[in-house]
Formats: sequence, structure tokens, C-alpha cells
Amino acid sequence: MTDEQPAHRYTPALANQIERSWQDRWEEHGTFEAPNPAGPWADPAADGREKLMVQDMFSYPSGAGLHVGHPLPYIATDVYARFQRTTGKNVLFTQGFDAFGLPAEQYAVKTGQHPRKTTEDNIMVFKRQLRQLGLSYDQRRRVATIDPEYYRWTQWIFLQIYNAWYDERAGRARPVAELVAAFESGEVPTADGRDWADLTGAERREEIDGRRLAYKREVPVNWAPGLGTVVANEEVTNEGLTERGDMPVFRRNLSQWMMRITAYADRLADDLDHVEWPESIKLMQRNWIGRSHGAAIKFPTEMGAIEVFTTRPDTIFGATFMVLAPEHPLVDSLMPAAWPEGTKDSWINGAATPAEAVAAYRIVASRKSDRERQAEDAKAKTGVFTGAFATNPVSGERVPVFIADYVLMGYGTGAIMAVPAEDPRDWDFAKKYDLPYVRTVQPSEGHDEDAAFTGHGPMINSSNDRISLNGRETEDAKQVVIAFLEEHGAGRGTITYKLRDWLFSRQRYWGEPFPIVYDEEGVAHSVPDSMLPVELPEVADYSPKTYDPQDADSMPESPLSRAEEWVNVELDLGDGPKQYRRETDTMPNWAGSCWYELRYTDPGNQDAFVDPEVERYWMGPGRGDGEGKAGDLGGVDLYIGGAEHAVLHLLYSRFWHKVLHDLGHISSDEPFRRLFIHGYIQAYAYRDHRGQPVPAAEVEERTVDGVTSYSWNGGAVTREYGKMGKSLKNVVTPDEMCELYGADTFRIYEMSGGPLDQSRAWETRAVVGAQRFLQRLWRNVIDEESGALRVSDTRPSRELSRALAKTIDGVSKDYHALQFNTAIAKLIELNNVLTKEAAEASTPRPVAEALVLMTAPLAPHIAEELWSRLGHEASLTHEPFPVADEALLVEETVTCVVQVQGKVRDRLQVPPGISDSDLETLARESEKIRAAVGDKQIRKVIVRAPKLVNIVAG
RNA sequence: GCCCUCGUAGCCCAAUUGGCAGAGGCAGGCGACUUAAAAUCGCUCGAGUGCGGGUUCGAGUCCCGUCGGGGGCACCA
Repeated sequence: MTDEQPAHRYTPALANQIERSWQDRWEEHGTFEAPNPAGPWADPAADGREKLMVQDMFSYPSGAGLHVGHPLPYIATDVYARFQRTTGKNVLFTQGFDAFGLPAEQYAVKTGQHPRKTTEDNIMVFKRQLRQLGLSYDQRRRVATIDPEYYRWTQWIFLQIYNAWYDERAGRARPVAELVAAFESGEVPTADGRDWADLTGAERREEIDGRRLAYKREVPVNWAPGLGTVVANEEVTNEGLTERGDMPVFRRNLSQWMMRITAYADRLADDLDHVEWPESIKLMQRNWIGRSHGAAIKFPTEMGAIEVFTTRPDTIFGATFMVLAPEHPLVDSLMPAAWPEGTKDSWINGAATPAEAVAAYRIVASRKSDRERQAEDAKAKTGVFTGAFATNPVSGERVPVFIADYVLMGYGTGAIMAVPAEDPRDWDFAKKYDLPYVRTVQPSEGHDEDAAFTGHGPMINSSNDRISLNGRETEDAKQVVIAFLEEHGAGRGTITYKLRDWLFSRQRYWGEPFPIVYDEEGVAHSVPDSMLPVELPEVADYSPKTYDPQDADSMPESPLSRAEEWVNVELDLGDGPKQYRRETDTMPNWAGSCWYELRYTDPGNQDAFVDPEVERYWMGPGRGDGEGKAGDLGGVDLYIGGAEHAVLHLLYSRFWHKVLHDLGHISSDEPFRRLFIHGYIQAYAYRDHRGQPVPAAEVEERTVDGVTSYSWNGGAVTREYGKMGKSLKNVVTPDEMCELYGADTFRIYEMSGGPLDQSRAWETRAVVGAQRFLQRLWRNVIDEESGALRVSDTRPSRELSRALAKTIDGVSKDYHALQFNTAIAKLIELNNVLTKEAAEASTPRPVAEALVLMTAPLAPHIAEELWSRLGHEASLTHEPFPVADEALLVEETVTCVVQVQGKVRDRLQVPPGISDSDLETLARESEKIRAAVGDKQIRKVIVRAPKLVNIVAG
């Protein structure tokens, strides 16, 4: 079959051959290596050029390999990087591997191999798959998080964070050494107010540890017995299962490493104003940080004051009871021995004493798993009276104190003032337990009397001899109440966050070991820089001890704790050799990806995680795309990735980046200046009558009378749309596509499907469109029969010259804006115009060369091949992008539409520079327009020269 | 329940950001080449923008409501 084809046709076989040879050549010449301003790759040329840093989110080398959805962002960044090189920029573009973590370990457990072996095998597969796509990575800059030379610096950064504290007054992190000085001088008060000089050694250590940005503490954590590890709050799904592995999670108190990300809550929220990210992602981060302004208010009781947090201090006259979280520490001391006067039967759940009622309720609440709480009807509020009363500090009313599990210990102060009339949750609780309500905001017209009113309106019922809020609007009333509380020492304006500190310990083998050892007293010490990296030991059994997934009482046991020889070490930490025990937990998967963008800039550096000069060159504020932008904080110029990392990865890496910035190690204050979220490639899957998936590639489609039906092996099947996966039998791989069509065709198809931020369906049969385009392009330069060039030095026709200028202009704009789908359409359009002209004659060289250069970012191999056949020795990588002839962009005549009452009645050919008044005159003189207007009065004429005139008559 | 997004030819998508609904591709139809088919090439058919209102001289584009798809959050006081 193929032997009947013209000998020099651009067939898949030829494409494959060309692609291999150019990939080899690029590698051999180090074509995509980007010079640095300093260090081993220093090149004076770097300084003279503008820089640009383009990056994909870390790839995770899973055992399954790539399907056609994975390369979408990689190709997009590659096109962008290649385009930017043609504008003369020094472009840093590479791709590394995030290779620690649960999936690698679980896969290793399943196959019985060491995680390093399976991970490295997977990396090899990924590298091969990525190489065949022709991605223009700087190979020298690839990093893998599992490489000891990489995680040495991950550990070093951990120690930087460990040895830092957050100075609220300065609004930044500072080294712990400066904290000691601040304690000594009394600048920073100790926790209990005593003089630093009066504290014992242990007390001083406690003071310091209590302020470190990385600290170890007994905290309630998410323990997953089925995985044998704890996971972060963010890694637990709404169903109360682990995000990876779908295992049940239980709340347990365990001593764990934490990161004080909450210290950065304000800056993480505020600096979102200075990065170019999609608003939706900024919103998700702001919601996650969850900053709310309100007041902390003290409600006095006989046993001391209960502090509540509220965002609605204005409604305090409506606070008719209080609710504490069941775990609230004050509950025990609040309870009287017996039920007081006025206790309603419905409040006590049949218990004889408050102690009995509280104990019983606590058991019920603690037994509920997160899952059960989710499943429960949100309106089914439960709780019990504590027997205690508190005094409303503003209204002076005596209010009963309840405990209920709808109040969470982890948010605010774990206690609320309940305002049923203005809060639906409190309303539900009040209805159930027969508690009174007082409306303090005038509900709007028609508001349901049997419901809380959460809207805004003038204050009512909020006045006594000390204060009056009546008639005030919400915001105003808040300020008045806060001022009143502060004046009377009963409270203050305050801010609360949903963001919690980051749980940083995992009981896994396959992660970075902590650079921490414990002495005989159990005191933690940093491992000195000179002893880094702390390498993972070889162990016989690298899987953590797992339990029955439902066994809530089991205890985590880290695999490293069994490596006795590694755990027990003799070290000299400056005071002579002593025995120490190593920390046996490892860091979470996120650690390595928290700073890799920094390492990309200087991966060979042996003396530092990054040379400050190199960091400033690639990521510094006001450089690259940040040039001339007020308030720019620096960072990667373009970062492309999926929305699934909108919160976790992007928040954690911003946090680490800010700490490193505060400590003076880097100049940029944000890691990623511009973020772009790509859509996904999804696929159709088909199921037979039993609901079993059938191979999607073998399904036949038939349309009869406009109704489309699908069949497989003669039997009807149903179609669904979703992810690509083995279980759905709808996986298409880049390997298959490269073999069947070639990488360039595959790249064009991937980029032509639609805007990059939109998801789309994979359709193998449509790939041929991309192939036809490249074949036509090839044919316009090379004679299919002889293989000779068919370009000439003839001048292109005026029409072709215009088309070329328009294409250069449009394509260049599209590349800048990441609109590769429309860039492709414009290139095809020009190629089609060229095909018509070239059918009769040869292709004018200037057009051929410009078209090849413009196509190169998208289909680099064929472009390089044609460029070389056109007689150029060097790679076109750094060849300047064609420049449009401005004169040809101006049309000679423009079609002007003349409308009457908004309907098109005539079209005029006019010069583009025509004035409004000349155009109006022309339009009024038009026969068709006169006929359309008839004898109606012309009321108004809208002129938008040179394209439109609209006459309003009537 | 709340928030964010997207709905344009049979399908994937354009539309100078409020100014003639069509750039490109797939599929379909007709033709050329071929003994034939595939591949290739040429020509060609094709929506009034999910639905209902509103603003405007003019709405795919802005506003309100509604339906449908995708995503996020969910007792956060």
C-alpha cells in the first residue's frame, strides 16, 4: 500500500524518522540549554537577554504511564517556550519528577519491589514517553525529589523553617537566634510574663519551641489505620476517607510535626492581589484561608469568663443562650452539682445531674465518625444543658450555657453566643430546645416569621441605658458594639481564620527523612548542615504497619523505627560524641514540590539550594513578565497545571517561598507570578447491556434519521463521558498516536481542540485533520514525487502577501495569549491560500520560510526538517519570529454595513480612513437605504467608521 | 444548600470584547485519481447562539430569572 504512495510524501513513517533524528540532534547540541548569570552554567549572553521562566506542574511518574490527557499542558508550555525563544528571550523550561509518596510506595508493596526501583523504572518510561513528543526541556535542569542531592536541600529548608519564628511586629519570619535576643531584652514577652533570666533551661526551650515555624506537638490528627499513617486535613475527603486509597480516617491525639502556616494567613490572602492567577483559584485559596472579621466577647460566669468569637457582634442583644463545643476545656468547671432552677426537661436528656448529662453527650458525640456527621441531616442539631448560666455583657441578660457538636473546637474559640433570630443553625437549635429568640435586625418585607433572618436591615430591640444600636445599619452597629466592648474590657475586635497549621508528619518509608535527632532526654536537635542529607536507610520491610481499616485504637508505627542501626546514632553536635535517636517519621509528598521551581534555576549548586544571583535573575521581582508592574512580587513567569492543586500544593509552596524570602535567601516573595489552569482531555466510554465496559476503540457509530447509536461486536452499547482509565477500556496513549501519525501531528491535534483552559473530548478519528495540514505544508515546500524543493524566489502575489502579513500578526498575538487553537486555524488558512497559488506555480520562498517558522513552535520536527531543506544550517530554535509588514495589514477597502433599525440593508465599499460624516453622507445617499427608510423620519444615526452605520427612523 | 464556570451547525470550536453569526478541523454529500478500495486532492451542504425576560439604535457578548454539563466548599459562628 505505502509503496504506491509518492516516494517523498510526509507519511507517519517519514514523520517518525524526521522526529527521531531531530530529537537526537537537539540533544547532541544542547539546543535548549538556558545559560545562567552565575555558577557553572554562567554565560555573559544570559545577562544581555530578557529572561522567561515557563513551567509545568511536577509530573508524578505513576506505574500506568501516560495517556493522551497528560501531555496537554506539557505541549502547551513547550509551544509557548519555543515561541518565546524566537522573540530572543533566554527561556528556562524543564520538567522534573515528584517521586516520593504514597502511590509509589503502595505500588512497590504490591509488586514486592523496592520503591526506589519501581519509581526509577517509572521515571525511565516517562522520560521516553516525553522525549518522543519533542519537548524542548533543558535536560541539565531535570530534578527528582528522591535524589539525595535534591532532598538534602529539602531537609535544609525544613531546618530553616524549624529555626525560624514569626515576628508579628515585623510581619515576617526571623531566625530563632534573634528570638533569644528579643526574649533577653524583654522586647518579646514570655508566655507567662516572667523574665527570660528567671527561666530554667527547659522552660526557655519550651518558649522557643512554642514559636518555631516547624514544631512538634500533641495534636488531634487524621489517623488512617488501613494506610498505617496519618494524613493532613486537606487529604481527607468529604466522606471522611483518605484522598488516596479511600481508607476510613479517625481522630486521634498524636505527637506530630506541624508547620505554622497560620502565621502567614494574612500574607497568603493579601498577596493574592499581586499575582496573575485565575480569579476562581484565588477565590478558592481565600475561602480556604477563610479570614473573617468579628469580635471576641467575654461572657462572665461564676467560674470565670467564656470567650466567644462572632462575626456579628451587632446582634449581641439577640444572644439568648450560649453553646460550647463538647470538648471545650471550661465545661467541666462550669457544671454545677445539680440542675438549677428553671431547667427545662427537654434540655437535660433525662440525666440526673449536669455531669451525667455532659458525660453521656460527650460519648455520643465522640463516637460519631466524620462520615456519620456528614451523613446526618444538617438540621438535626443535638446538645445538652451544662447547668451553667452566663451573663450577656451588653444586655445584662442571664443566658443558659449548652454544649452541642455543631460548635467546633477547632474554629474560633470553640464557643459561640447563639443568636437564633439571625443565624439559621442557632434557630434550629433554639426551636428544638425551646429557647427564646429576639429579633435584632428588622427583617425585610415578606420574610418568613418562622425562620432566621440573615440579611441586612436596621437594628431593633437593641437598646438599654448603656448603649443603643436601634436604627443603625449592620456595619455601623458592629463598630459601635466593638468600641463599647473594648471600653468596658468585655471584648475586642478580632480576626479568625479557617486555615489550620499543616500536619507535616507521615508514618511512611518513601519520603524525606527529617533532619532531626533526639537526645536522651527526648529533646529535639537539628542535624547540622554538614551532615545532610540524612539518607533513607535500606530496610527489610518498607511498608508501614497497617491495621484493619476500622481499627480506631491502633497506633502508627513508622517503617523507619524498625531500622534500629539507623535510628540509634552517635553524633557530635558540638558538645562531644553522644547517643541520639533519629526521627522516624518522614515528610509528606508535598515537601519536594514546595520549592522545585527554585532548584530548576540552579540544580547543580553544591553549596546552596540556589545561588541568590541566579534566583534574582530568573525569579526576581520586576523581571521577565513582571517588568514595569507595580507591586510585582516575582516568581515563575508562567506556571501551568491542573485545578486539583488549587489549594494544597499552591498554598504550601507559597508558604515555603515566603519563609525563604523572609530569611533573606531569595528575592521573590511569590513562587508563581502567573498561573494558568488547563482543562482536561476526557474520553467516551461504552458499556454493554450488563454494564461492563467494552473496548472504546472497537465501538461502531451509526446515525439513522438523526439518531446516533453505538454498537460493539454487533450488540448495542451505551455511551458515557469521563476520565480515561484502564477500567473503562478507553485509554489512548501518546505512544500509539506517535506511531500512527507522528508527534507533530499529535501535538497539533492536542492544541487545536479548543481553548487550553477548557476540557474537551478525545476523538481519535479527528486527528487526521492535523495530519492533512502538515502533509499540505510539506507538499508546498517539497515535491512529493522527486523530493526536490518546490520553492522559488518569485514575489508572492498581493493577495498572498496580505494573507501572510495578517497571519504573522494574528498568530503572534495568539501565541502570546496561549490561544494555540486559533493560531493553528490561522496557519491552516494561510497554508490553504498558499496551496491554491502553489498548485499552478511554485511557492514563493519568503512565504514558505515564514510559514515554517510560524509553525515551528507547534510542530517543531517537521519545521526543522523543512528549514534545513530550505538551505539553513542551524536549528530554527533561535531564529527570530517573522515580522508582519504593517503596510499590508491596512486593508485597501473595508466593507461598511448600513443598517436601518438594526437590520442590514446595504453594504458599502469604503476606504478604511473614512470620516464619520463622509460615511454618513454615503449611507444616506444609498438607494437601498432610501428605500428602506421610505418616508419615515430619521431620528438618529449611529456611525462607527469605517465598519457600520445604523439609521434609526420612525 | 452556597460559590465559581461553561452551553454557538450532527460533533470539536471561531467571532476585532456591544457592531454583517463562521476562521479552522471532524463527520456527511458530490467530483478527480484508481481495475477497485484506502490514502490523497478539489468542490460543497450546514446553526441564529439551551430556554424566558430586560438594558440598548444594535446582544452570542451586559443584567435578571430558569434549565443542563463541569468544578469547588459545606454546621467555620
